[in-house]
Amino acid sequence: MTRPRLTQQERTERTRELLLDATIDCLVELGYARTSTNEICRRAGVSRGAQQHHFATKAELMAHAIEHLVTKLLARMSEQPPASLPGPDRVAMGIDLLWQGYSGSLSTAVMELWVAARTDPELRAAMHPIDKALARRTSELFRDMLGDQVTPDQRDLPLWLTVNLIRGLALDAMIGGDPARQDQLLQEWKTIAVKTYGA
Amino acid sequence: MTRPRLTQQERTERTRELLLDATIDCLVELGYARTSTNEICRRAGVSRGAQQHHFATKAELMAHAIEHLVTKLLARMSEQPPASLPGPDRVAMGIDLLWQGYSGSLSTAVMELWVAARTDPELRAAMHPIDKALARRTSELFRDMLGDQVTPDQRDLPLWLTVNLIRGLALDAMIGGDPARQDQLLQEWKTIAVKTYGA
DNA sequence: GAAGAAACAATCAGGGCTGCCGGTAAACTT
DNA sequence: AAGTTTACCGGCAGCCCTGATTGTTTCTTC
Repeated sequence: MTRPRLTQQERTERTRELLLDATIDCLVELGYARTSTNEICRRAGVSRGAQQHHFATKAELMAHAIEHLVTKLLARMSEQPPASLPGPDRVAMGIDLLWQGYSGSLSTAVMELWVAARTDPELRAAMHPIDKALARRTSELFRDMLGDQVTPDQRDLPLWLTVNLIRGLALDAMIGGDPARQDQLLQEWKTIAVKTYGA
Repeated sequence: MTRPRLTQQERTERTRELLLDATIDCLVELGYARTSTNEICRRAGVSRGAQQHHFATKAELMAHAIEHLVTKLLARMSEQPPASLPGPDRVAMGIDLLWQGYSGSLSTAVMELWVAARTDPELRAAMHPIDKALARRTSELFRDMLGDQVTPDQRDLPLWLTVNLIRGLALDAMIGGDPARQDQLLQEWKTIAVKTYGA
């Protein structure tokens, strides 16, 4: 027969995961301002006592949610085969990869946290190292993808140009901009980038 | 002798302006989540009763704040002489103009409202027409600046590419990114844009 | 198997925020 | 000049949210 109840460690891990996932859900669906610990517990199917046992304060919960979020985001982006591709298509493919990574619901949650962190010192302190890690991993991912054929300067400039453009487009998508328009702009940028950087 | 009390219309106008300015102040300094009607009244030096008289609900106050904000933003951007400039420098100058318009504290307030509006239907409905107006005015500003030498397609694509990039950079600036880096990226984009679009 | 630790449940108190209401005085109207 | 409308004031009640506390069940360890 199966154990009627999981071991402590499994229970802990499961409950924490449930809470963090529910937190991200709330961020995406309700936004930071309307995300309450109550609602998080409700969605996670966990009592408020349990939540407090694992994450004493709301800020602590958020801080761990950020980490959880970026971990998921990086995992999703690393799924793609980072094989060093040949030809100028590398650039276009890299842009598509970034678009996949830096848009969508996970990125929406990150955006909520960023904006909230601007005026919340505690949250800001928690986010800072994680942001840096995300930036470093993204850069590494591209180094692996493009190979060592290009110098760091030739790589980072287009990379961050693309990331910032995509963040602008993701913002536009968040507030209900026209997806076709976003795509059109991304295509245009791809054309330009290939012409400019696609040696 | 001066009138001991202003006329009703003057009083109304003054109080509403005080409230709307205070609202924007709060958005920039505290963020949407921590902006309370209490704090707005405190900063405006207005009683809560007066605030409620002019804007019955918080959402109504925010909706008017958006309009106030975009009006200010457009005014600031229109200050620049929209003279039709010659040469390829037009493009570079246009990018600078957009950077001035779409970054800074006013843009921060807009960002707060956008993110809040994503999950607040009422706010969203209030913002939508104003966003469209901002987009149209921006486009018109550029038509005046570039003259009719370029077709709408040649104009709008680089325009919105630039705007979205700048929004990404503004977001980066909001959360404490390196200003030098932002400038470097903007310069790079300027170079590319001039080469691509600066006929 | 008994004691202690850990996970979880349920409820409470404190605090802030929003919206509403009755009241006052000045400005407009006729 | 009386009446009406408008701007404004300050307090109150209801709501939700957060953090704390106490009690219960289950696992671990000796």
